[in-house]
Amino acid sequence: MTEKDDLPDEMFLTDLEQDGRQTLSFSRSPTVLLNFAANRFTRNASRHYQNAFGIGAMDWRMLVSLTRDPGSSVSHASATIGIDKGAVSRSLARLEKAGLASAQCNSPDERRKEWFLTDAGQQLHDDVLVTALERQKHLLRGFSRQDVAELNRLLSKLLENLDGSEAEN
Amino acid sequence: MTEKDDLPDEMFLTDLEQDGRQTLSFSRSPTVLLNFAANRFTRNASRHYQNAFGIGAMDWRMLVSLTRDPGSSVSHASATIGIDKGAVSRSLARLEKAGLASAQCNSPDERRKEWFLTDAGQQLHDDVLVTALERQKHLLRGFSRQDVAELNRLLSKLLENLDGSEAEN
DNA sequence: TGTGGTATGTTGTCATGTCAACACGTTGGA
DNA sequence: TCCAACGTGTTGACATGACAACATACCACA
Repeated sequence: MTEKDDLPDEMFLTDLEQDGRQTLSFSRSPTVLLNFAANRFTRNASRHYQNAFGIGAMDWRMLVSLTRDPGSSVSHASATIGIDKGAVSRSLARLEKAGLASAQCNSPDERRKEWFLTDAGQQLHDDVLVTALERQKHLLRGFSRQDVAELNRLLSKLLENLDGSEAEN
Repeated sequence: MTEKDDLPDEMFLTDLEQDGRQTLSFSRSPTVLLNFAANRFTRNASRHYQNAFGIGAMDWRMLVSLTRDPGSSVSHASATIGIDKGAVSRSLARLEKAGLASAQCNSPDERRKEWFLTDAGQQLHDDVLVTALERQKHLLRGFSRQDVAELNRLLSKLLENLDGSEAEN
């Protein structure tokens, strides 16, 4: 256990006025703020994408993933983007059904499929990218470049700790 | 629209090696990192709380809310903690069923209920708080106090922008 | 006194992405 | 050659918390 693992409880607590007890401060607990911000943004974005493009945030992320790594398998995409393979599998099924992705079996391992975007999938990717960038910039109104870089650094550190949790459990 | 609303697209994009096209960089997009971190933490925590205490993360947040604001209505709790009133209503129903919260109708407005934790609810709150603090500190391994304060500041800013979105849409 | 608008709370529906179980193919060692 | 362990992909179950619709109570104004 690292020596820094000793942030004081006090910084996350708020005092109750009447009886000296304490409880969690939502405004000073990153986990609560994180959850609220993420949920509110993604569900909002997902609904918008569904209405405008017919796919949700999860499928949008798969479009991005296959744009970067054409020919990915479920396992590879799952490992690369850090999303559970069950969810990846389901998303690819939806994209295939919608004519946005297709699978090839080129491997000696007949279990393995390689996934590629169709032309329609690539076009949709380009269309959604414009909106996704706008929405993200809108979310980041009032942020400087340093703020964004710092936010990315802190969130990446959290993700490392979440991955590391598995190793320590 | 503020002048700062002009972070360049480039900072969120990554180039594709083969054909000069671009797509979203997951590692440089706060919205993606945010979502991954939040989901991974909360679902993990929720599952742990369910196993250890019989309530999920949502109900845990309601225990905190009623500890701070005994006598809250659904509407008030919803406004205070920023969670949709439907979810609040359902959570309170679960807590009531589990004997952890109870409602009183003290208002001239007979629609309105005031919610309080029972003794069992307060005890459970105290029990979960210990674990919640441990889990949050574990998540924040390697973070300095300044890091935590900065993360809270940036996440709060995001939440403000999300609230502001509604006003601007 | 009646009515339209608002408020309170409940319930339905939904996407996300986790964990788990399962079926089946692959691999390496006995 | 056989088999245990592992890998790949699929499917089930689930909690979260959003948006929406609804039922009913309340309020202010004509």
